[in-house]
Amino acid sequence: MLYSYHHVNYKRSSLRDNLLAIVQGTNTHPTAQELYELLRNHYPGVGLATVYRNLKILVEQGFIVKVEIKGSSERFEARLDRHYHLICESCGSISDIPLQVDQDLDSRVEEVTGCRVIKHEIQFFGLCKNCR
Amino acid sequence: MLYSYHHVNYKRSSLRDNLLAIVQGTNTHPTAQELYELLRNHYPGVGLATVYRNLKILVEQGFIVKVEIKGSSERFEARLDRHYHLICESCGSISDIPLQVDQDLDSRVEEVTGCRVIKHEIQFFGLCKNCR
DNA sequence: GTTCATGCAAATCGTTTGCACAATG
DNA sequence: CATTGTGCAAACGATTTGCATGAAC
Repeated sequence: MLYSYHHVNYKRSSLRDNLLAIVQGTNTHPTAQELYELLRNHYPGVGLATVYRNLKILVEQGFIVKVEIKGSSERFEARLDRHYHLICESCGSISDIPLQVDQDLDSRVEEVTGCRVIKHEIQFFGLCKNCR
Repeated sequence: MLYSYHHVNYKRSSLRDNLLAIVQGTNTHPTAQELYELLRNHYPGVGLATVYRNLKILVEQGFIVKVEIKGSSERFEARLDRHYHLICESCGSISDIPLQVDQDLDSRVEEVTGCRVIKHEIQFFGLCKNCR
C-alpha cells in the first residue's frame, strides 16, 4: 500500500465469481470470446469488455493464468502449477502435458548464455488424440 | 500446380531482395515496423503494408521465419535451423540460445499423451547479458 | 499483355478505455 | 457516500485487404 500510488480494493461481484467458476470448471483453455458466450447463459446482458476486465482482475489476483498461443487469441486456465501445452494443428485445441517441468533446463541455459533465466515455457505442436 | 487452385509465380523485386538482406543481416528478430523503418533508408516511399506483404512471401518461400513472442508483435529471423529463444523481461530483446534442440522430448510426449507430436518450441524468460 | 508488386486508404480483429449509471461495502 | 462493477460505444494497435497504378516477365 505504501508503495502503490493507487490501491484497488476489489469488490465482490457474482458475475466475476461465475466467470472464475467457468474457467475452473474446464480444461479447454477458453478465449475471452468463448467465456463471454458461456457467461451469457447466466448474464444475458453482459458485455465483452466486462469479461476482459474481469479476466484481467482474476489474473492479477492469481486465480487464473493467461496463456498465449501462437496464432490464437488470449486463452485462460485455472491450473496454477507449471506445465506444458500441446497445440493441435488440426483442430486448434490445447491440451495440458502430464510431464514434469524440467527445472534443470534453466540453469543449463544460464551457463551456456550468461543470461539470467527465470523460467521457460514449452509448446508442443502436433495432433491431439481426436485428430491423430 | 495440379492441386493448387491458383498458382502464384512471384516476380523479383529489389525491395523484397533488400528486405530479405536486412533480415539476414541481423540477429535482433525485428518487427515489421522496425523493418519498415530500416527499409525507408533505401525506399523512402515504401508503405508498411508492402513490408507485411513481402514478409509473408519470404516466409512462404522459406527464406525467413516468423517468431511469435508473448506480448510482442510478430518478429522475423533468417536463421532456419531450429533453436530456442530467450526473452529479456527488462528490455524486451530476444536472443538465440546456443543449446542443442532436444529431439527426444517429442517422442517422450507422444508416449505420455497419446498425441502425435511434430515439434516443440521453448521460450526462456529472464534477463539478457546487458540487463542482468 | 498478363500477372505480380506497390502505395494508399479503408477494413478487420482482438483488446482496451471513457463515460454514465448501477451495485457493493 | 466513496469506490468499484457494468454496459455501451468509441478508441486502439497490429495486421490485412481493395483498388488503381506501375514494374516484371
